[in-house]
Amino acid sequence: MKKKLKLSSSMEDYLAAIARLKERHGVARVRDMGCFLHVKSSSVNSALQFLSKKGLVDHEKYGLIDLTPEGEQAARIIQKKYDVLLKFFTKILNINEETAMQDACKIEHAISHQTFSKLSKFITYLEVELDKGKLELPRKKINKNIGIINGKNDK
Amino acid sequence: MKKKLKLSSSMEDYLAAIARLKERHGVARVRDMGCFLHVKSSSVNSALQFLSKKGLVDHEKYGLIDLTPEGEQAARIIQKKYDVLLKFFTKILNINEETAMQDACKIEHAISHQTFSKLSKFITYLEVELDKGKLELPRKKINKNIGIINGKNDK
DNA sequence: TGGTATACTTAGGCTAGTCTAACAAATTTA
DNA sequence: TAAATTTGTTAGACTAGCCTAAGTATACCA
Repeated sequence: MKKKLKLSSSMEDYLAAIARLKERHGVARVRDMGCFLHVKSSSVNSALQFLSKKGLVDHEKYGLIDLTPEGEQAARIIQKKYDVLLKFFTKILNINEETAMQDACKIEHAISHQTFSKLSKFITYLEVELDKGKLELPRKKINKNIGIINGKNDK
Repeated sequence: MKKKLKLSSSMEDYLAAIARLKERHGVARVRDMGCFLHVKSSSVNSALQFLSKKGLVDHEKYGLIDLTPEGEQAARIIQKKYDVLLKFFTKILNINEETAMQDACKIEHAISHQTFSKLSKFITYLEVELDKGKLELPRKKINKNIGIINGKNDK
């Protein structure tokens, strides 16, 4: 039977950062993690110590930083939540990239598996309906066009 | 010009608790707030001290607990976020009440005003489409019925 | 109206997560 | 290859938000 380890938002962030950095640059380094998460290297260090103790990260003094299989699985879940939330915010709700990223970043830690799973399915469903033309998301373009036609958008 | 005070999740919770308790019982008391939020009275006390200092709560030693106009406004925003999220989760995503409440409780602190506002409009839009019959949310009833027909749901 | 129960407050401790400052190792470069 | 620079580590301080324990005020009722 697998033991369910409950991680804090911060620790989830550290895990996800390792995954993202490895994805992007092949390796994760203390300094880059700090940049990525906007914390100092010393904070990264204590997080790594904690996560190593929990068996989620492989890290020896001055050595490489890597995820264990368990850490990888945990990171994948968080990343998936982030990705789906980002898509929902940008593609469905039409939120701007920056705000969408900020919100996804926070909500990924707060959303339960159940709600996440249902949200994913809901997005898929919406996409199908949109494709079939049965649904059209409300967007503000009409006003804008009127503005252009009327010359209201001139500087 | 109004100064934007950024509150922690916990402090938002305390504010919202006062609003809810006043709504339900006419008054908010230290003990009831503790029950409501699952913390001890001493924790409620320090929160009240903090919120009083910030001008969001009216509270004197052994006296009544009330929201100032600013506190009331802040509480209203949080409650609104909670209500809308709960509706989205239960009515649209078909999440069970308990999970929906837990998620709404956490996400109300994480969602930005912009995203919240767009989500609200999106829900309203969906409700209109549902009313018009242009949209039907996917639900699992067929499987359940088959189960009953086949006698699979028997104890 | 005095004693008991309940509610509120204060003091002080603990943990997680951050920081700064100082030090150590590794890497780069002249 | 030695010095300089960069990167990583450690120690220790600080804050928020919780707790327990003990003290203080209020409310109830016999």
